[in-house]
Amino acid sequence: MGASQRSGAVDKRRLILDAAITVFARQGFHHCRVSDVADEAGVAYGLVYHYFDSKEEILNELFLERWQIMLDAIAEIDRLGEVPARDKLYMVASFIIDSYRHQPDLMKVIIVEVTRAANSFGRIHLEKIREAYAGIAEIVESARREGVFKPDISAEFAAMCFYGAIEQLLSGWIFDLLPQTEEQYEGAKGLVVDAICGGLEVSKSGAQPVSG
Amino acid sequence: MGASQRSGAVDKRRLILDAAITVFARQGFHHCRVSDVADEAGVAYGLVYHYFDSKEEILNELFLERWQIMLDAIAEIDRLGEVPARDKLYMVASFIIDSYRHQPDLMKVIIVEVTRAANSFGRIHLEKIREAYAGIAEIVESARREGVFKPDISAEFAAMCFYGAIEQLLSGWIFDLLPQTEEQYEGAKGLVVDAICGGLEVSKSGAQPVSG
DNA sequence: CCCCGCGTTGACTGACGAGTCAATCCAGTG
DNA sequence: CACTGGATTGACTCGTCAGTCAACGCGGGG
Repeated sequence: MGASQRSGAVDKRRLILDAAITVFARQGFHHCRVSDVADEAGVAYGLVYHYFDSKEEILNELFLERWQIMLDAIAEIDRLGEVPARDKLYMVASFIIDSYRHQPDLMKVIIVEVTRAANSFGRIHLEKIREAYAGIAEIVESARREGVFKPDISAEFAAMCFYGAIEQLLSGWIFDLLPQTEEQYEGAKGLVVDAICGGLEVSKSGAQPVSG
Repeated sequence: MGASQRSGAVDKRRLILDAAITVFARQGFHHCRVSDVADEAGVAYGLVYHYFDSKEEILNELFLERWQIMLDAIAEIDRLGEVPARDKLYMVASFIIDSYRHQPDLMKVIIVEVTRAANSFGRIHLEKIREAYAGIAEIVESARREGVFKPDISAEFAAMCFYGAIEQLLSGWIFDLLPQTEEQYEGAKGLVVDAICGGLEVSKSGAQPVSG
């Protein structure tokens, strides 16, 4: 794939994937037909099966493609030295929120059809999803070691709360429960981190001693 | 419905609803047949359509039934005077977590198939879901007025973070990403509240003046 | 010029499953 | 006992798609 198409020709595979994003986001994975995707892509029905084995494989591809980018981003943020945990978490929040801002349909599909679909489909990707939590937990964990974050809240637990809060925000936007403006997006980044870190950081009055 | 069955006879409608919980939780709403529900209930296929208009109506009923109980619980907690916001939020967290503890399958169905299913189905219930956020926001808002919670984080925003964190926990249990023991459930109640409130309450050192 | 083979087409099939319905059961009623 | 009407049954219908496949287009290579 990739360079296999004739010069000048559009990458039909990509075209189909993009069409799928639109259609899945609009109608939902279960409530759309493969022909809807083909139509949206302006491509014959059969061609979809030339590039993909099944309808699910398309969703699969969309998820893995995007999720990997996020995992890489988190890993890179993890790797930064010197930077305070709060700032790292801000970067993670920014990345996710910006992902939604730039590709709302894709993020909607990933969240609604994969991340939150415990049955059948989501199961396959649990490992990938777990990786994301682990990456975030990593950030929290090092902050705990440094005594910046409370020791009695486990890193995994904190990571779930943090990610959960962000995903809930995205859901709020997806469901039109929250206003969607550039300011909202920008503001949300700081607010989630404030809300969560304020609860994770040891209180400003009496700093906890670094044990060991 | 209710008292319409013959004396001594089981309430088949209830039987079907309970069977649906089991089947929807196990196979997912989209990946099960109505006959699966009928079989699980030990009832003829057609009887399902005697009590319900469609497969979706069953899910509908399950959601509304349970969600209303939660809304009532939140409303009642709202109404409590004297009690600090932190304690009220603890009560909300307790209620939701206990709901999962006692009826994991039902909560799984509600979360996976309704709450998080933005397309088609969930849309119908947005208003109900929004009510829950509003109830929680109410608690946060009064705490803000009293100067206990930071004024720069809006109540709606805080409510979403709080609810999001809890739902993520349930997801963690549903997906088997988090250990499920009585201690975990109990501990989680305090930890979510700690994590979130710590970030919402003004810092212990210099209390913020009540403006206005 | 003719073939090879990938890319492309879209009509078709086959399965599946939601919802229907005519028939049966049975408790109560007069 | 005859009759009524809700509860119950499960075989059947009928639309809907996911996935198949035979054929066609066309660029390139010999």
